[in-house]
Amino acid sequence: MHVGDLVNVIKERRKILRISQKELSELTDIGLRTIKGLESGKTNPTFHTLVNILDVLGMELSIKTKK
Amino acid sequence: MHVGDLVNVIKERRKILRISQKELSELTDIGLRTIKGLESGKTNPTFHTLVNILDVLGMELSIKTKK
DNA sequence: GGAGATGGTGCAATATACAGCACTATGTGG
DNA sequence: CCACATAGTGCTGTATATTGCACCATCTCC
Repeated sequence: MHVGDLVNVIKERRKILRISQKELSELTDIGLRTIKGLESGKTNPTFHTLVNILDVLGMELSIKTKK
Repeated sequence: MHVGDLVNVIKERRKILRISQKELSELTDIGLRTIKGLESGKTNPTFHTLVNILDVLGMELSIKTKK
């Protein structure tokens, strides 16, 4: 799981749900500038930010042992 | 997935592999103070830090849609 | 008891995520 | 063409993650 994968998942999921970056910002209470930076791959989000966004998008993180 | 869950997974996995915080710090090239802070739940790690640690512990992140 | 390993915390410096504001570029619908 | 929505970027200030250093507490082993 790299940053690029993360960005792709979030952007695609947001498109499926037909939510704009601005709406996601309002729903998560995360600044629009932060959403923009994250989705354009310019920043390295914190765990909290990530979990918050995924939660609003109806997704969640999980950890598994590598095979 | 909350920070507490994350901490528990990492600490338990580290115990299973019999790796100390100091060794994990060296293997990941992440400062020992950062490992300590993370495992004691005092900080909100970045995505990079998280992925790096999980990787060394033979684990990985995944994202799934909530049911 | 003393020595070493381990994990947790305080302090301070540096790097960077977060956030708002403004602007540009692109696409869409009138 | 024009107005609007959307996504991306530069600049800036603030908050905080990262880091090293030092110290304390606990545990284990000699």
